[in-house]
Amino acid sequence: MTDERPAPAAPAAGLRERKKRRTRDALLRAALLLFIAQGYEQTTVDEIADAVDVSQRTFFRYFANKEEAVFAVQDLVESHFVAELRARPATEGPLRAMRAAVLAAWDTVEEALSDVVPVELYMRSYRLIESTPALLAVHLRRSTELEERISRLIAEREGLDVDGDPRPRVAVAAFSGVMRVTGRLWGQGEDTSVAAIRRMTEAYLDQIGPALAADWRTAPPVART
Amino acid sequence: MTDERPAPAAPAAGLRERKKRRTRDALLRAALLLFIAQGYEQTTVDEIADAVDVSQRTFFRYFANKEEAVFAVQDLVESHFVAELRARPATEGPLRAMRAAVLAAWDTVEEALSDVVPVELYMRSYRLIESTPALLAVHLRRSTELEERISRLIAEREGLDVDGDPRPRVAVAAFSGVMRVTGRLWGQGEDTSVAAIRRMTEAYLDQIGPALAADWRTAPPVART
DNA sequence: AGGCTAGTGACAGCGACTGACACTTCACAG
DNA sequence: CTGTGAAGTGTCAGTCGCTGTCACTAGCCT
Repeated sequence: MTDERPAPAAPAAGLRERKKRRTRDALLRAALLLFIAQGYEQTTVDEIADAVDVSQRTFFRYFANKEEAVFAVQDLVESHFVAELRARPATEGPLRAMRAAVLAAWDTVEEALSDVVPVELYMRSYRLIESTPALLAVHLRRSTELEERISRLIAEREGLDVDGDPRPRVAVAAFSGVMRVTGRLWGQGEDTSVAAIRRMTEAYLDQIGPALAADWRTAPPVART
Repeated sequence: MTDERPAPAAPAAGLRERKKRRTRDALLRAALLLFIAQGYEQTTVDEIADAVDVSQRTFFRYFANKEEAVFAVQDLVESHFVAELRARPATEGPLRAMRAAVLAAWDTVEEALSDVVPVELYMRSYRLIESTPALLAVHLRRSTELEERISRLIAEREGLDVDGDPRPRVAVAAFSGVMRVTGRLWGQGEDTSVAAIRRMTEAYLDQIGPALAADWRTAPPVART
């Protein structure tokens, strides 16, 4: 989806190219900062364009809509996760591989998007998404697209056909469901650090087994928050 | 969330009330029919209002936005599911109860919304949701709200605290994830019947266990679609 | 140097939504 | 019954996201 980018740190191309990239980056940063400062809905596209000193029309030439500006960074992080998942050894089972990939991804987000925006800004925009209904809705839809991508990847790892065997999609669905809960709770919590979300992710993933047991009364609960 | 409705089949109140209900129902039906006939985005609020012979402003007095018209029926179905879940005996474990509730809900949707719209219309609108990105996004957000509601219900059944024990949310998340996949695949499939989605639901839910096993190579795959 | 074209600004227009206000019509007390 | 208040509606004007069009400027390439 974003794989045709020349290179993460593109070596200077023509002057035109560089100029384009600069306006795009400027728009992106301005948008995120404004959204975070005054809220997504409270920020008009005109404001963003004015902040960068371009016309509104130009904003829409770079981003199909207001949302797209928000999810540009999210895109990077997701690709980063997929890359980590691809890197997992084939010996790991599906759940194990996904779990390892998310955790590894959190450990290395910083470098993954250092060129574009500081992690701090990403974490803030992630919280913005979680707390803005319109953005959350889009985020969830995009997540299902990511899920499909992951399902195919998992199926491939296991040498299966996604359409012939329900297990890849089911496993990914269950996994993603848990990730969702994690994201939501992190968004509501106090600790906005990467460490916090990593910790919560780990804790919740570990509960999949116990949670699906037929009877909870025999298994031990685990404190958290 | 929709629990303060006077009664499913409200006995005639004042004339004003009845008139109100009639315009609302008319708007709802007109909206759904138009959406299905020509697509959600291709239908303007003006068209809907004109079809019922009221002003655009009036439409927005009944529905906060265009989307809301689509999800009014969905609301009924979801409440229906929750009711079925409430009715499950406390002896059933969480997963077992949720599974039984969905299936029972599908078996009785027809009566559940017969007063408002024919099931056929609901199934069509559900497909519309699945195939319209903007609607799907909202649907998913609403689903997470439903999930939270269910999580609390499950926690209550088991005598647990949702915030103290992750298992209710994790179990519901996994369950819902699978339901999502089912809905999506049904939406893409040929068979648009209630029976079809019920059948798929059952089949996919049965795959949760096998899908979460560490190693899939030992377990048997199951053909489908 | 000079033509080509990508990137932009200015402008006009549509559709979703909102606020304000005036008007009609039901509800209900007297 | 009737007068009065409030509920429900229409009209109008305005904001904002987003799109099409067109003319213009400035890198690009020969």
